[in-house]
Amino acid sequence: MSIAKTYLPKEAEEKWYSYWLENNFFKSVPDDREPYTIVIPPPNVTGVLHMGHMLNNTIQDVLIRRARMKGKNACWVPGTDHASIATEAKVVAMLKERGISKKDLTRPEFLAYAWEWKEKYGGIILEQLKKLGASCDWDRTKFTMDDNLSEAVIDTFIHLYKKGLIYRGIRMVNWDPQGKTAVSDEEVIRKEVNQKLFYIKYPVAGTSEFLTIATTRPETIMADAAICINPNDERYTHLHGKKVFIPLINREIPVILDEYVEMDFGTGCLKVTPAHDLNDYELGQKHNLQVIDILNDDGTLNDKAEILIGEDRFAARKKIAVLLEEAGQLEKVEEYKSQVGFSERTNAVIEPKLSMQWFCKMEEMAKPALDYVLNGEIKLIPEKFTNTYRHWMENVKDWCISRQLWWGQQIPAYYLPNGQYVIAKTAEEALVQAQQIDVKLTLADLTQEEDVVDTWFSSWLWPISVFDGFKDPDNADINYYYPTNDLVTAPEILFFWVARMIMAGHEFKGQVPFKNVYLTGIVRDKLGRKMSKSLGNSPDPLDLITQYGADGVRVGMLLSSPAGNDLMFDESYCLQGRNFYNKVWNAFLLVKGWKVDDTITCPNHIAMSWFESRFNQAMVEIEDNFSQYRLSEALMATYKLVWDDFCAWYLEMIKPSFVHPADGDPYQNPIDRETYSKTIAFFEDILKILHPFMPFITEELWHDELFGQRSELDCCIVAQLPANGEFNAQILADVESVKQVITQIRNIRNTKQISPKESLALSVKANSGIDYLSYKAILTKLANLNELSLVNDKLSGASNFLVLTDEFYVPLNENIDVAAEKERLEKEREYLQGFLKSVNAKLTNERFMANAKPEVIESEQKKKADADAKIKIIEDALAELAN
RNA sequence: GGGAGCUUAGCUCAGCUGGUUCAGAGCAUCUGCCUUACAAGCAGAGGGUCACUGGUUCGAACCCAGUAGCUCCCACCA
Repeated sequence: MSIAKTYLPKEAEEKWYSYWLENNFFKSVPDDREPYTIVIPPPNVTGVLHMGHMLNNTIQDVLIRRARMKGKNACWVPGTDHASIATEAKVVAMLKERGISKKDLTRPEFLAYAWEWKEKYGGIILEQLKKLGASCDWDRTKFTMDDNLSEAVIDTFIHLYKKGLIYRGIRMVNWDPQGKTAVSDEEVIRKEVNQKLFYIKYPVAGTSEFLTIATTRPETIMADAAICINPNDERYTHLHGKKVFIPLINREIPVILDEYVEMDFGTGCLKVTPAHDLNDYELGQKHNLQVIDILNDDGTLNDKAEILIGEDRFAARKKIAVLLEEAGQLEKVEEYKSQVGFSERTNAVIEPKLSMQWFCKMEEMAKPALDYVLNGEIKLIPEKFTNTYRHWMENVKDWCISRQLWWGQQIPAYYLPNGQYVIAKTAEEALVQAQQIDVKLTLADLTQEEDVVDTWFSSWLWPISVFDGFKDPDNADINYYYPTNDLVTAPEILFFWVARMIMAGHEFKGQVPFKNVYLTGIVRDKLGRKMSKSLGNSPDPLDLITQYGADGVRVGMLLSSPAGNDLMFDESYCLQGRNFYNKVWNAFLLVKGWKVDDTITCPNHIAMSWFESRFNQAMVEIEDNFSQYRLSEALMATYKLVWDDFCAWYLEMIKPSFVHPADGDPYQNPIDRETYSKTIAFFEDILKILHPFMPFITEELWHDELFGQRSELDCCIVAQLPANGEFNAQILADVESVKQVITQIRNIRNTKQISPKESLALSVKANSGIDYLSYKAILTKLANLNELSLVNDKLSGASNFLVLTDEFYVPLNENIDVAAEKERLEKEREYLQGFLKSVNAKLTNERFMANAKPEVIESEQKKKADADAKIKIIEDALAELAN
């Protein structure tokens, strides 16, 4: 290994990742151990790695690696999602570039291109995950359109259909004119948009009067079926039973009455357009109105519109405003803010459209899925999402599962010439059913439904289907790994995906799919904006890895991500991560440079037993943080243990000193065998607890000869985390005081400008019972003392300070500045007296004494005693100064 | 319109059942240091009316009520 002052991650990352792969350390097969399973939220095949994936997968990898090191059989199943709409759009775009139009292709031809595209680009994101160090069992990589997974989709469709949970019907759906498909309610993102409210005048038949309506969508007037007014609206009583003409096309429509209309919105008149608005549709049903659909699938106007045929709806909107203006039928235009739905996948404005679709009933399935969360069988982390979840599950609507696309699982419905249909897994099976209706039918008479199912109708099966739990419901994998343990995903897809997986788990396995759901925050930039490609505010994760190393980026992601909160990502966290692994690297260099001398007896027992206690104490804290999924805090506790306790204190305590002979070169003293071995053992434990966060550097160091000869398979990734050990509270407390003493002396050096090289004498009047002499080695070394003595009386003329109730005196060559010293002491006395006053107030308060817990009273009494003692010491010092 | 959550140091956040190390951490800042592991570093220091106003209590960052600001989710007002 090359020894450099700065650790270079690049060289190690490729090397160790290949090494792990070659030795199958990520691989998992069922055995006697306890399983720990995570299924990856499958990224879209169209995706490239973004910061959200970085966060998500760093968390999953930390959990997986830690479980592996706790002796569990850790299995992280990777894979990708076929993402019908997004992928089909990409493929269509690719074909367009090649001069091919989807319309000119048959379904199989198109699918051949789509698979070609998938094979070429679909694995990119998984390759990127490897750069992060993701320890997935790649042999298990699944794709939501793999044969078995697709088959599961078809089987479950049939199962639900037979149960009466899937039906077909004409409904108002969310139409994505760009994807040319229906989408589910959850796939519609509502955003507030500045719009215009057009006031349009409809001539009233048989009069010269006009009736004015307000609308944001004037291009839909050609689809109007009526004008609706509130029957209680006295302004319009005279119009009851009248008819009006639609401007520009002069089609006559009735004026109808319904209390649905708000009298105080707009003009109090509502245009009713049943084909293009959900409410209008319902109103139309109620009043038996005609449904006139004027939009093509791509959002352009069709011939039913009579005018502006072929124009896109937004172009038509502008033009129609001009036409109305010219016709004198546009009364006014107002600025108006309203909610507009956008397609989650294509970002196109959603048009409500009446169409024939397949739906999945949700209510029955939602009930048990809600119970799992409410009764704690599934824990949402953070807990606050439970409320959101409940709200959604209690108000869930039927799920539109058909998509007018080719890329996906084709719905297993087969239509007979008469329009009836049968549901069957294959055409042959369908024919058998069809022949019960009409014996003369042949295969040629059947046509399969063109539509595919919603992508989420396949991914909701993911935790089961990745283990082949449908085709082979009793196989070893599904029995061993299911239910999985933790699911780590973004809160944005709580309903899309998490809720539905829970439903599917119950419906198809009678069990929860996972026990804990860790909902990560959304990655935002420093200004709090969501990171997105369109804003251009997202750094390229791979660039970050190049710059800071995968370990640095992993640490950076976690440091900026307290559980469940959105995180304001800032590159400086990655810098902190990089600095951290560099610190570890340098600690390693220090230890590696030591020479051992077997003849020296160990002077470091106190330091070693202190660090051991400190380490064990930290282990408890880290475990506690992990158990609450506070990864960021677990990391911080580890960070402080390593940087502060191990590097800044422990290594400094035991580090052999340098000798500067009068003649000759300086040299470093050797270290004794016992300290050396123990320190290496500590270091090895530190590598273990760091490994889940920083897998590359820890693996790199693990194999250095400093830690002895290792066999090929003895590596950090599968090392077992140190068992919990005892810690000695007394020594931990004592060392805290010793550290304070050292800090105080350094402080004196700082303020008096005494060089760290100049050694000092320290006298202690120990009142607290701490045996400072037993810490002599540490004190002498870290405070650079030439003498440590216990005294019974205060030392006059020396610089002094208090730690607990112990008095410390450092004789200096200079004279004490009496005035300054007096001021310092008086200030401290004043503070202590104030403190004492508040303590006394409690202790003399009868109700406090009567109500407070005994241990609280006891602690207050101790505070009082300490403060009393300190004040007495200070007063003595002041009295002496006065002399 | 309904629901949830947040507001603590310059920044990002901890702070559990009210009292024990209740005012904390990391980063940033300031002051000294190139002290033979590390300047990607070392030593030391400063920094907060716990959003605001009331209430409950012997005692409130913590419980209650109200106010202000921010965020998210859900919802068909044209």
